[in-house]
Amino acid sequence: MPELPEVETVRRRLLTCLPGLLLRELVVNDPSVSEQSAEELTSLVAGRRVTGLRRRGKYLLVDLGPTEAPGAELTGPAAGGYAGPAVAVIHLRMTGQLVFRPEPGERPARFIWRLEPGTELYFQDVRRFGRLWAFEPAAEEDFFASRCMGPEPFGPEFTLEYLRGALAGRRAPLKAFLLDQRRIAGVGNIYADEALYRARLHPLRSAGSIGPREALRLHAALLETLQAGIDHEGSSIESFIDPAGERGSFQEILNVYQRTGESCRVCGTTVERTVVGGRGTHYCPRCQPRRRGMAPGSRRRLGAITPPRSAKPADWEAPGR
DNA sequence: AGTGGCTCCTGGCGGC
DNA sequence: TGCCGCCAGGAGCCAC
Repeated sequence: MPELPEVETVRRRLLTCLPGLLLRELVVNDPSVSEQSAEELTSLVAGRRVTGLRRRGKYLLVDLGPTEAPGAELTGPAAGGYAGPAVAVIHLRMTGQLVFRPEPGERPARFIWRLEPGTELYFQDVRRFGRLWAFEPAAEEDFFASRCMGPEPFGPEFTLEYLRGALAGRRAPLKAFLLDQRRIAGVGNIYADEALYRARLHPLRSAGSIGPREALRLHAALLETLQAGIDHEGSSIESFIDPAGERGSFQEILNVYQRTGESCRVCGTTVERTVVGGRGTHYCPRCQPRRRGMAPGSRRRLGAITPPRSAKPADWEAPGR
């Protein structure tokens, strides 16, 4: 499941090969990949050069320069319409993969970018949830405003004060709170479970019940977990591979996600699974008790989220890394 | 307004 | 062995 670390991994990998290339042609094999028509998408991306790659939450943004018309190649909608810079936005959702320079015989792509000189970017997506948009740069703000995106976890707005304010008064379970992109952008099922484990907070605790010290733990745990995901180049659990076909390694150091029935790396208690907001949710019932102040080590000093030395998970890193 | 539930979609897996 | 039905989940939509 591509979440913030996976999309960031894709962005970094594409950053090594896409900028400077001319997007010669857009091939839309599956029109349901976009609410826009193939003609409209083409008019906004074809004949433009990739100038940059950005990420907003789980969205990947590809900056494109103004239309370049090599000879008479540029015909159709792109010829008479808007010719300024543009932005293409891709959301991988569940199974989306961007593959640069696909191998011969690569499975069908929902869309293909044919690039100069002679390279291709494939968008493969088994479950077909992924989406593509393209618009003028001026429309970008509206695009994200209409989605009420919360702050970037690594941005200046995601402060402890912001988190405390966002948690306050909410009755929704913590897990549902973390998955809500309007509160924090980029957190998905894997990293929500892992961050709650690190913060020693039960996923069913109501968001509004979180105290100041617990909010501090959650804030640190979110940043540490997402950073660890980026450092490990994502989690390759279902189908995630980066554009070069490489798998991430975060799945190898998961503490609770999809470890139902296995032993907690800290206390040895069996990891349990429940459903919160329709999503599979994994937690250690001892390290993440439903009652406040019951977790092992919860009386430790503020911000001390390191587990007992005797059972240190492989990926447990010092706060503030 | 906030919250929960449904929907989309298809490969994989368990059960019979 | 083969078939059927369920499950996974990000985000948009809808109902309460």
